[in-house]
Amino acid sequence: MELRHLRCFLAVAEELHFARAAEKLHIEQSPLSRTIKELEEDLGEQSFVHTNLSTRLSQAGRLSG
Amino acid sequence: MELRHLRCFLAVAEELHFARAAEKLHIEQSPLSRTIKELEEDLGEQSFVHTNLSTRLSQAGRLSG
DNA sequence: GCCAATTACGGGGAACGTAATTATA
DNA sequence: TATAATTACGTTCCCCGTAATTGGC
Repeated sequence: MELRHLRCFLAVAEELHFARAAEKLHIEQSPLSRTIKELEEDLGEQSFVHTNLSTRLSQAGRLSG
Repeated sequence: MELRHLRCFLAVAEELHFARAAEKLHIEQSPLSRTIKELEEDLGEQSFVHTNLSTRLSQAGRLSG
């Protein structure tokens, strides 16, 4: 795991939105998505990232949509 | 600051010897020295790295020599 | 229909290896 | 005198940009 991964995770966790998180990080959505996946794979499939982040993203999407 | 820097710092702090630290890290002495310098510059000249590490290295050298 | 995930391709820079020299304790 | 710092050069690899497509709610 690298600090890079944690920075990306924090951004997504704060924004609950990949596009905004990427903007905040001054990178594009594609590398951000890749980085989050790297972190997930690094921590394992049933990781905090996957369970928390994706579910919260789903909820956010449901609430906003 | 990156985790890379901290890993190098820990190795040198544990070994108190650049050659052994580099071996432990599976890198060469030159990049290790550069990395430590980067960390010092990142934290500032009067940093923990400089004051502690180098003085302890000096002591270790004095004691062993 | 948004939003995220994925894919493919390329470029740029960071980090390292190697070798050799210099400084220093 | 051993050890660390520095320099120079080349190379590899990582990360990102871009663009386009696919998948999922």
